[in-house]
Amino acid sequence: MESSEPACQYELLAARDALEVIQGKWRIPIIISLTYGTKRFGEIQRDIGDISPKMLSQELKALEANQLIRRKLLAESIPVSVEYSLTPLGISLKGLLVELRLWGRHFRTAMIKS
Amino acid sequence: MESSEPACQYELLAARDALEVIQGKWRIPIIISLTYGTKRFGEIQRDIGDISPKMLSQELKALEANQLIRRKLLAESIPVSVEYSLTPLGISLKGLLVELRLWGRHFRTAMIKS
DNA sequence: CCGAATCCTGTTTGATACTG
DNA sequence: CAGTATCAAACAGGATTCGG
Repeated sequence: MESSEPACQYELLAARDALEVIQGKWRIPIIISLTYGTKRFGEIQRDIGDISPKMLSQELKALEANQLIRRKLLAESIPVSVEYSLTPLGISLKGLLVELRLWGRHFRTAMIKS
Repeated sequence: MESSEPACQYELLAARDALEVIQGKWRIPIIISLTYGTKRFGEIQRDIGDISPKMLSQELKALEANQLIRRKLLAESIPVSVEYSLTPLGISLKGLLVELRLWGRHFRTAMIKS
């Protein structure tokens, strides 16, 4: 007694795999910021604008654990210097990010007209 | 004192427009289910498998309010009959959903190998 | 400058039971 | 069948303070 087409179930599984990693208010914005180059903690925070250091720290760790970004310690001295960049896996999100940007624009346009 | 490239800011805005609408644990799964055709409440629930009626009802309302899906009352009699389907705006998410599925697969493969 | 640690709050999500 | 009501749990997010 199947509840639906197998193709639908397959797509639902793949989507949920992806969502588990990139879901949340901040992860996509962080990744977008890093697609424009290697950045420091403060630079990412300024890009996004309204993220607290706590959330940024927390989400950077989660993204690093999932191997989407890489953390590089530049200098142990005070002040400390750290750099974040995308891994190949993070870079592979490019197609998704393009679609997201396109649809975001499309949605806003549609909302204005209606 | 600009904080980053304008292109980055532009992309961040568009992405956040999109995320506001499709974010959350259930919205994408619901939309995926409906890309496979018009469905009833119970059918969507069975497709997704582990969503409570409360959450499904709540998220369907949100998606309808954003004009991604359409609700059609088929019969007032008991039992009631209702159908949900994608609007053109909902259908326009297709490209994004394809990328999401592709990346979900890619991510899982990458995780297994590492 | 780059965070870590704590505390606190509101929202999201879920389990369960119930109704037209 | 298609939801609603209620209650409880989990989590996201913010404010503040602190340290290397």
